[in-house]
Amino acid sequence: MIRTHEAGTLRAEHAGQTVALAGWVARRRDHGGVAFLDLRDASGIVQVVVRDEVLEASGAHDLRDEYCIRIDGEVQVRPAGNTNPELPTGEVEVSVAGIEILNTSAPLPFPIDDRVSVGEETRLKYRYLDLRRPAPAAALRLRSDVNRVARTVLGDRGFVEIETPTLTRSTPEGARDFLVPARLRPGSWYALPQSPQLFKQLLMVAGMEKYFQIARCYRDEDFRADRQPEFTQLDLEMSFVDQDDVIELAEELAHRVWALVGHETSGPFLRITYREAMDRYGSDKPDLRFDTPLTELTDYFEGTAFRVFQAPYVGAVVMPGGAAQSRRTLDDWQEFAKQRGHKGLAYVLVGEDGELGGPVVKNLSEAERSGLAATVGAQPGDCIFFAAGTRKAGQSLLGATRLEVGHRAGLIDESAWSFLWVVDAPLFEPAGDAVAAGDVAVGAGAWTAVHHAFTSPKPESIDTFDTDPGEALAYAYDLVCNGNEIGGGSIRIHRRDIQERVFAVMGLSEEDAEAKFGFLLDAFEFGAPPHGGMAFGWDRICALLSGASSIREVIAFPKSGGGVDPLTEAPAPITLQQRREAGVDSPASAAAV
RNA sequence: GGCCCUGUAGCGCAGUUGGUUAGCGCGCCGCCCUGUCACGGCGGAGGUCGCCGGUUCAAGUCCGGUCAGGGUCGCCA
Repeated sequence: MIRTHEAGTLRAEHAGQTVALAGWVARRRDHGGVAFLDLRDASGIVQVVVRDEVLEASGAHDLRDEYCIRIDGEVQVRPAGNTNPELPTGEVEVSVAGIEILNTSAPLPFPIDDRVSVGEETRLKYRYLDLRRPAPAAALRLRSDVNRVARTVLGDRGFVEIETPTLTRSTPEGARDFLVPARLRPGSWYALPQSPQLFKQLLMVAGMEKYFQIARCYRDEDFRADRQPEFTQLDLEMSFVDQDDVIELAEELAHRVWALVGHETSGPFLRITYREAMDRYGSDKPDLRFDTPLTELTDYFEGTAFRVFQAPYVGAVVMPGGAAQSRRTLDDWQEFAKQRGHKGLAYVLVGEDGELGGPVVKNLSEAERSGLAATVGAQPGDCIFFAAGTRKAGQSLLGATRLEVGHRAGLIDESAWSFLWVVDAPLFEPAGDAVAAGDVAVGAGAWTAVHHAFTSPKPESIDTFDTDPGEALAYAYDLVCNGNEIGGGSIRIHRRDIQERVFAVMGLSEEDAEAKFGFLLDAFEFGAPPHGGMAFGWDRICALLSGASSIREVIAFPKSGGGVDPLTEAPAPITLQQRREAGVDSPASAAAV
């Protein structure tokens, strides 16, 4: 045994014990005649004191930061006045009898110290050093706790943890696949799964009834702060359930997981429909840590002379205190709107005296002006932002504006947790819809699934979803926390005929459907049970729980924006030999076109 | 793919209107120091100012391009 105790666990009650510790030199304070070392291991830090009688023999003067050492000595209560209340071990120190250097350390690229800020690129290149720091290490430990809690909750309820393939077949729909050449079948490729969706449905057909997996998923898309090419979902599926059953389970999981950070979620979460979410907050994942709803003004401006407001949708959102913004700041809002593909963001300032100001006012009639502040709920000193256009584009701009208002006006309680379900989303949306750009969708082209192709229409839409796809509602539910979609799921289609009708709406021919999803359609022939489930964005949930701004903080070895791992420098070129063996350049078979 | 920001010593940053030898803190190296705890003192080393090109008597600084990182919009069932 190399050590007898863990450094961070020593307390006054250990005084007098002879211990052996192993860890890293976190800091040294060498006074010449006596030297202090902070010895760090995974449990914490304890001060080690090397006194004159062993000082020279022990080699303590030669120690450097992050040398890996083993020491033995006696735990002693520190002399009066020398305790360190900052450390859990601050009552004691270990008086050293001997030091063994287990390994030396080269000078560090950056200090192992939470208080020192280090660029992310450097941190990730030396992630193994970054993770020696308490905060990054704590994030991974928290993630481990979150995993354990989920397994406990699901295990107690009889869920079966099942691994599904990561080498599978490419399916259309959804994101771009990562591809792996199949050496034994030149010209054919595996795809890495975007999610275990199809397999978990097959497991329901298989009668497993309750499945879960902490599943790695792969999508080859451009990255964002909240996105990685490989990411993790807590994936689950149940047979013989309806929407309420899945929601009940999800709330229990959230309750137990958030308890890890000392938060008690309360009661059943709020549920609002997709339509309400869009109308009231301009978002399908509204942040309800603050209210500030949108006001629809389409009727209010019916017959207006102001051409900008002669639109299918006009709406507004109020910024409390926003009338005090400088001209320059108001110009920034125009830029804000333009970046989102809109022409601008009209605004009206409500003066302290109630008089309306701003460039838009002169275009409004007397009647339009007089009732405006009251209609949108604006007080003197507020700013009213307007969007006009299609309902979708206008609400989307106002939703983004609402969020920005929340941040700028300090309306968001950063310590709060707001959970809600968004239900009854549309089943389909027009494919190639120029949605957020503000253009009216033209042409009766194919439809695409909002959630995914295996989501059941709600029972009331079953008969009509293919004759009126735009009105059909999905039997789906998204879990939203603080403006983040942290999970989503649906009741699935379990009948071949309905699945085929959904494919048809999406423009997938019978032959295509058979070729791509024949195995699923076949499975449905054999008494497939009704089933549904959901998947949680595990990285995002862990990031929220640990207070991190990026999911990179809760991933051991994350990739940078270009999809590069700064540590291994993957992806890397392959040799000609590898290339030949892999069959990368083999011609595609005719079937793949 | 579009837009915005950043790139100066190992790390974090400053660098004026374009002008002498590019600075500061931490770290690093050497010496000293018996109660420190982000110990302290003295001394020292360390730079292709991301890269390429241009303007200029003169470029870290201005212009064009490019690369890398971050953010954001598109995209991501």
